[in-house]
Amino acid sequence: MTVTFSADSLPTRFEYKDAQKKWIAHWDAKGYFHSEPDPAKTPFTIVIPPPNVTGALHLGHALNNSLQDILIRFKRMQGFNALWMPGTDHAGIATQAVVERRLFEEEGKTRHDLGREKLVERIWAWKDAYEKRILSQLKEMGCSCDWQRTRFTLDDTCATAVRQTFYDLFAKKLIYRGKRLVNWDTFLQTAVSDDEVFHETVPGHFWHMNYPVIDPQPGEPTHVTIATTRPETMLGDTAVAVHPDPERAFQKLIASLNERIATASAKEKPELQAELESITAARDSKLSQLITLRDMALAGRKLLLPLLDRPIPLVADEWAKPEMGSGCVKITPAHDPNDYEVGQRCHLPMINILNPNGTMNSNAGPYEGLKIKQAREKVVADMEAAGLLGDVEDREIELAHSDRSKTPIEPYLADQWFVAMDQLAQSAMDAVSDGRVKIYPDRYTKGYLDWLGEKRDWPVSRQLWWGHRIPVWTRVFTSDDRSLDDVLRQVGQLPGVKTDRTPGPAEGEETLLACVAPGHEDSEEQLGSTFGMSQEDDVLDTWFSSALWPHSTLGWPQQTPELKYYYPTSTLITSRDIITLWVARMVLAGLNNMGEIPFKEVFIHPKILDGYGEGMSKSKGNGVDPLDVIEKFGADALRFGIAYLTTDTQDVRMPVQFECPHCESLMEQTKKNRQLPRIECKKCGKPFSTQWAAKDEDTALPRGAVVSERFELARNFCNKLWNVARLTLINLDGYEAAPLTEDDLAFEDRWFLSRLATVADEVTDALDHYRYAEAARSLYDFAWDEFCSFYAEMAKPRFEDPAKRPIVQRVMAHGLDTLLRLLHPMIPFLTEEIWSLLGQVAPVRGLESPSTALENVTIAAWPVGNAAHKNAELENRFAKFQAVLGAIREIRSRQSIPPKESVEFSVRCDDELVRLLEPMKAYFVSMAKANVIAWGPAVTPPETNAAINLPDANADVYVDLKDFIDVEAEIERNQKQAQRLQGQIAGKEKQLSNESFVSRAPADVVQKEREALETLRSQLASVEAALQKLEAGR
RNA sequence: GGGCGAUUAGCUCAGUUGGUUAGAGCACCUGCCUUACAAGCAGGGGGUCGCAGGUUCGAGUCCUGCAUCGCCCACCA
Repeated sequence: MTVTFSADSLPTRFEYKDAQKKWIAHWDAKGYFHSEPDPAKTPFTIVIPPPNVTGALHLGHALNNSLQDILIRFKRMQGFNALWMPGTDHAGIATQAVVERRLFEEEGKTRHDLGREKLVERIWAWKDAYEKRILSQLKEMGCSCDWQRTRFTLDDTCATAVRQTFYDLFAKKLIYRGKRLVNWDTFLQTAVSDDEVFHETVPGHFWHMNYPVIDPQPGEPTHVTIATTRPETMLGDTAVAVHPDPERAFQKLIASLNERIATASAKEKPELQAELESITAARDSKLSQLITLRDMALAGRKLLLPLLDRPIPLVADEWAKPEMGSGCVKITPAHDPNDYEVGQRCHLPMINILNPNGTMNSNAGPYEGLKIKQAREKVVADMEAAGLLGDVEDREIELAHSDRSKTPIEPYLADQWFVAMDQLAQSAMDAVSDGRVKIYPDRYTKGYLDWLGEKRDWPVSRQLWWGHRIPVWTRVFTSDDRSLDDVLRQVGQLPGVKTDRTPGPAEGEETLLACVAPGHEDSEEQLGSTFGMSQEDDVLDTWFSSALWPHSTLGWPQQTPELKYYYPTSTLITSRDIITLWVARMVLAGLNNMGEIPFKEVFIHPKILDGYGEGMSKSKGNGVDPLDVIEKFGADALRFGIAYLTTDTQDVRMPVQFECPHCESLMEQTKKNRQLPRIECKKCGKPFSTQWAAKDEDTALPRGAVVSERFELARNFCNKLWNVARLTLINLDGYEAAPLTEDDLAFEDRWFLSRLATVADEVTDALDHYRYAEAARSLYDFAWDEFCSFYAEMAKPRFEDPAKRPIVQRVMAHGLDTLLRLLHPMIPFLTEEIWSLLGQVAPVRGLESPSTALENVTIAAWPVGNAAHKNAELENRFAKFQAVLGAIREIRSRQSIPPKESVEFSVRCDDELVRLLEPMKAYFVSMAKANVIAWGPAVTPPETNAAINLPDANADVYVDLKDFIDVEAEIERNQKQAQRLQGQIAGKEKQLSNESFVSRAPADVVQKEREALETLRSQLASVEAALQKLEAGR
């Protein structure tokens, strides 16, 4: 069946909406993205960084996933058995917090009103909705994931992996329970990790308070002064510390300052000098008293904690910095991380004064039941009443806040589970140091190694309901209960159970711990009914399940064929902020569970920032929904735009605009308007709603999309491609496939094929090294400037020539075919659409041995540059033709010659260039409306002409002007040109007269400079000749 | 405080091992609705490459310092 395309049968713009829908369905129906283990092929595997089910995807996800899809499509075309494993993350705290917040806003209820089971049910419903949305967003972007394998970090497969991992670590004693100070979120009543804490400067006070000394001896102070920003914590004080050797401490400090001053820059010096003076002054005024206090501490003297009248010791510990404040510091081990350390060192009791909800508990005595803020006020008032309050300074305080609830964090002593990191971290460091895992760009390696190098134990328990519940059953044994050993022995004999013991909640108590492996429900049942044990309430940190993602998604702990075939995966593509949280933990978990790294390469991509250089986030209101971009520009433009911007050094700055839904005009998004629920269009004055719309009056308005003009380049490019395809298709009428030999090909064909081969290899190399922007730029420049502007333009007249038509049809079809393959990973929909159209008129394509193209470009083979086609010398010669053509066009434009009017031109050049230009005669007509009069070494310029000298081609181009339209313009231009040349000549002469340049620079460089100077001189000569003539004629 | 990165045209960004006159897109100016494309075509103007030193015959590129911006980590009674 023969198909013909005409200008009418194809629209002038690519209709991406229909095409996207069509090809998503087609690819799915064909099962192109499904992968099965196949020993005959080499696997290439990517696991998706699972997006949180907290909400919809934004532009950052679009970037992350576009890059993954470009890579996986590229590898699929290269013949790898490509698997892209999709899925989502349950994102413990984040998701529970979103659902809880809504529950409170919409129904005024807290999670405690609902209970664990009901709340978790609600979160599952939320997850189902957003997972669906996220997966459909990915599909609309064209992501070629193996959807049949979609996983969720909380599904049964992942749950089994989590439990098995926990069980193994428990058995190896790499997981343990202990009391630790945690960052307590009193609003969500949960511990949050350091990573989920942010610091904010808030105005506060610095209270000085006096603690009386019990029975002061002569020569001893009656009070010790301490200072604090959190006075209420004094209720939990169990000591006051003073430095064990204040004299030496001062000495050291002063010595180091002096050292710094000696090497400091002039700017830093005054600052350091001032510091030195203040420290010296502090030493002089405080030292003797500090020594007295130190002696008191060593003598075991005590202070009386005011308000509670509790005797507390004065202790000597280096944490007390003699130069700070009074030199003494109150110690509250249960509510401050540093004090906790002091408490450990000095064996101090730890007094917890807080309830989980942030109110004071019974340890706070008369303050029990008060909220922190109330307790603070009352403590200050009572201290003042007791005459023990000193100065109160205003002070900016860096206060820790929970990232989730935005409320202040309280350090809080709680039972937590930890993963011992020593061995695990070391294994993950080794994997990167010895190159088994490579991180691109390399500069991120240092951060990874530094972080792991600290080997801090990983707190993995969370006081939440949404997550993997810790698979440990516990029972507390009091000190007079002698049955522990017996129970421990019996429990340890249950199948799939490992036991451990740990100090109990109270002094003398002990807790029996029993960890159950997955699939041993009978044992779980027995632990409860027979042994009176109950399961831990806490769930695991979300990253615990994420850490297993590369192997849990492949079925581990079962030894599935998938696991054997696809693991380790090939590349992980992710963002830099989770290198430690996620990447490092995947490496150590993979090594622990599989004995093998999870991936060979990690590519860290840039972040998308808004026009102010700030990261995009929903809370700031500067986020962009990829679907808005897809709607306005098309998925291909989104993807190509992203690739074009993904350089390895720079983040992507992307100013965003609101698009008015009424008049489609764009309004810059500003820090002011990005938080508003409704905005009035500046152009048409009509209001529209934003993502913040909540009130009915706002939500009723049409929504204004948030987009960025930065996708226009890509959208325009796609349209350009569509149109050059349209040109090709329209002219393929009567196409017949046949082998082409070298002799069939014209100069321009060979030039084009040379460029095509070169670009194919450039793109392959760029993609292989994650240089997305470079690949995109190569393709953009080649497609637009060479394929469209030259090869396609030159094909036009040849299509009209029956002798040349079959040849150019074949080369053009082949060129388009290759270009589509190269572009496909970045621009899947448009290339697929054109591919299918091309297949209708030219199903059999290729140069030496044409063959029938596959049905879809998705499964087509990736092009390899044909080395025989590459010819740099030929490309150079073609550039000379381009230069001559360009000169004529420039003169035409300069002289405002109407485009419809023909001109005549001649070229002064050597015979070689004549041989080159002769066959190109017709192109000067079709591409510049210019007819050649003469070319060669002996050409005499036309009487009235405009001229351009082309140094690279060693030629002068003269356009014959019957009448000058603008003599003055021509003179002016020549004068300017002469001036520029004179400047350059002067520069070169100076350089060449520089003895040290001539003698020291490499000979070829000097020679090149000499030649350049000669060229410039001859260029100047011809410009001056032209000028003379022009001026004579005026 | 420690580390990493950035600073090139009005805007957003390229710029290879140091080597002629530093590029692109958008915006701007001139002329064109030329049968693939006005989301286009042909042409043009616009940059002392953040500042100051240094290495070199030669620096946007290498080194040092400074400034500004961003990110990460640590600390802050």
